Amino acid sequence: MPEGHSVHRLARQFDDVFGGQVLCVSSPQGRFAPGARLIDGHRLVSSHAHGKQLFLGFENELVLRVHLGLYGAWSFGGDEEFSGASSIGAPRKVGESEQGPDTGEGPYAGPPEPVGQVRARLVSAHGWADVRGPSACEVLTIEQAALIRTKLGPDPLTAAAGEFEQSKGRGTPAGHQSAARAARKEFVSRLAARRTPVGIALMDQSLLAGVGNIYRAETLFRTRLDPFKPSSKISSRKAGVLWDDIVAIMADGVRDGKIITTHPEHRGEGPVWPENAYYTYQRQGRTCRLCTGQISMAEAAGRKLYWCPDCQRPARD
DNA sequence: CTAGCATGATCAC
DNA sequence: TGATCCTGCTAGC
Repeated sequence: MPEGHSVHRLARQFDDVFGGQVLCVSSPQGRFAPGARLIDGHRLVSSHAHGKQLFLGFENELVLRVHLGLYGAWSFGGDEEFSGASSIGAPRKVGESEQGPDTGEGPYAGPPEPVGQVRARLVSAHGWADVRGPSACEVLTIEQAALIRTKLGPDPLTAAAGEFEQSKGRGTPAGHQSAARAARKEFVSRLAARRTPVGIALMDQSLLAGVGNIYRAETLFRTRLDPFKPSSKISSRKAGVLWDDIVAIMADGVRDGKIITTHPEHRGEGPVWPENAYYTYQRQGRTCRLCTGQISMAEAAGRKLYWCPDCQRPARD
């Protein structure tokens, strides 16, 4: 599934293309038909990402919550009013990123016939959005949506989202800075309270929201942390460094629309994307970009974990 | 053609 | 820990 950076781009995309507009909402597949009826014909008034979840607020005080899970993806299309990336979701092959816009042939004549299992379709005067394969797609009250968000940890992209809010004339710089500081502090404090390995902790959305398998592997390498080190044994200084690194690489992800974590001086021959994008993710058995050792891979809590045993030594910190 | 896999998460035992 | 949700691409018959 897309990690947090993709969902933040999605939130921005919805705001840009559908914000303030009345939407026709349907469920071509049928499974979302009851929910679609609740918001069909209502105006989209807010679009927000928290971790990997997207919250679309409608004028009738209902909220559409979408979590793409492992397979979900959104696709967009429409007339020239539609700009930017038009397919955001689960990659189908290694290194896949967002697809170009579907502008169709000739004048825009409405959305195409649904392809595959389209759970929900949103349509405005200028374009459409389809979501397929989400693990969650439901309509909630504002209170229900807020309750779900209280169960999520701080989102490293809160600060980056703040820049976006400012560009839209909302919020204040000081407010965002203090919110970003609070998020950092909360992460450091929550991490110290856990005995689970840091490599497991980073995947827990109640600790911090938005990090997935790629960002986990990459930030642990960049900060030279042993994935198996108990979270509570990491110093608060180091935990802060870890948070700052996550913020940096995820903000880059929002900017670029893909995950690139390598520094230029550590890249080999060939294009940056995708073969030079990562330090450890899916590089098991290959030579580390920084030392002469090999990248390792192990299954941990049902997910594949990648790391360099030499660069991320247990005794390093 | 089919089995296997994927940047998730929840539920049951 | 393992099954399950659920979609589509890919490697391998």
